[in-house]
Amino acid sequence: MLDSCAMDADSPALGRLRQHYLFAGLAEADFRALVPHLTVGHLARKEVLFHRGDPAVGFYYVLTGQIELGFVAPNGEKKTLEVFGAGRTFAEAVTFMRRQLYPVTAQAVTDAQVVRIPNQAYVDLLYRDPDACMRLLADVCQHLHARVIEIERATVQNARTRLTAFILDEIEEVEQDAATIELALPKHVIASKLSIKPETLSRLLRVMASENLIVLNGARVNVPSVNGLKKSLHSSPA
Amino acid sequence: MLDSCAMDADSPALGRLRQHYLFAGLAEADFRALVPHLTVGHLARKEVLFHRGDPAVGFYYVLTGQIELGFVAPNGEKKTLEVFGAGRTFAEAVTFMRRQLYPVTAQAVTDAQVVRIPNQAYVDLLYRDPDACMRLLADVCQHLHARVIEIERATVQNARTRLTAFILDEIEEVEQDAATIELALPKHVIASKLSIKPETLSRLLRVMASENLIVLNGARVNVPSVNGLKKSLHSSPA
DNA sequence: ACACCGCCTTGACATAGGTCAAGGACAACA
DNA sequence: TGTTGTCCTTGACCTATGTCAAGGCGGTGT
Repeated sequence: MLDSCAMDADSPALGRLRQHYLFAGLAEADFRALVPHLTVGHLARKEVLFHRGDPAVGFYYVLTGQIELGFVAPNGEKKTLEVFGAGRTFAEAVTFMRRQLYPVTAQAVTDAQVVRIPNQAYVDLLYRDPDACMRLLADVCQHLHARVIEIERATVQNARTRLTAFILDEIEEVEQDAATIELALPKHVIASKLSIKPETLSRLLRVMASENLIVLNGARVNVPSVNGLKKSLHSSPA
Repeated sequence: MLDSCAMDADSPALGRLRQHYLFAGLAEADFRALVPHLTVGHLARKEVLFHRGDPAVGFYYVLTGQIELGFVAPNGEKKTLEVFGAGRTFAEAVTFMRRQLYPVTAQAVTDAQVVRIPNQAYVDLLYRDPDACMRLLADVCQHLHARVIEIERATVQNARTRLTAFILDEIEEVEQDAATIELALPKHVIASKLSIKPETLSRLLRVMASENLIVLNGARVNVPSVNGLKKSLHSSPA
């Protein structure tokens, strides 16, 4: 985030931020009061926004690009927790953690633009607006739920089941039981999200293709039968 | 929870609940208003308090005993997420999840008594008390952080590192670099928390004992050198 | 005192997934 | 058009951890 500058009060970005559920419900006056505190940052691909352990100055809204949250093991191995695209916020929960340190590292997967919302400004606002408080609670609890599901996947499911679940999650529209998804992320990032090695991902995809559960076509994956794919979860349950 | 009854307004259990950080800050009137909604439940060992997928009626405070939160894989395998002992609350986040369904199963590890706090009663209260809202946010974010750490452990650390981290976490007081911990849970539950099989836990403990990092004595584990144990994390980092 | 029953341990063996190493397919760029 | 770098794939092999099976040990009820 080499350059980071205050936001124009009439920036179109502001309108987009306003539509996010954490801001949409705010009174106009409250939102306006927040604006002068916001800053926009530009990140080059692979640039780190913050490291795990950095003091948490605020949370972020993604305007463009993708930001990856994850951590690195002492041995240098990297694990991606989640990737946030345009229109999503991240790190909002850190505001309320005892030690105000980011627990994960945020790195740009692609060139990206983010808006930073300083913690204090938002907390002030929450004190005035119980509804905003409730929405944030819902938001954080949603994240918590997502993490619980991830733990379940990482611990009681095998790699193939996780991959199948991932593909099913990615499906947006189904037409006559068929669907096509576009992998919006490099495969090694997907592998990391699934806690497997790229080699394993590659092999699993090939196996599933050989079973006609999916059709591979570069970054495009075709699922000829969504129900068939779902059923394949039961045949190899572990 | 075969019998579950309203709480006596002068029950000593009430005083203990009042000291929990989610209740300690409440105005006396607010707390009193809550009391008639509370119920106490008695659970026999292994009894299930709620199943994953049950509608979430409320959250719980543990008076006595231990309650385990976890899930079962389709193949019957069980994974323990966390165990809550006396004085802790659990499932408070479910209140704010979109679908109000418990995402995990709660089961008594030992005979136990719990207080149920109905969702609606508590939410009403939050609307009146922004500070209570903040405390709940802090609480939920703490859980979120704990889950992130657990994901890290489950994915980038190996079984031995997880066990070492667990032992270090359990240490309460250190005297001249030595400590003794009491395993408050059956070993198979510890194994499940660490996402390993009981056999593996048993073997790892034996190996660590043979390296003089720990001394085993039934449910008591002695750590002759806490720093030595910490250092052992670096020598086998993966 | 005995038999039973969880729970834990131990050994022999199996395997999912990781590691290492060698290309291959593109895209960016000169 | 060649060069380079990034990502992906594939094969051969390895290992941490799981699985299966057989006791052992301590508590409880009769």
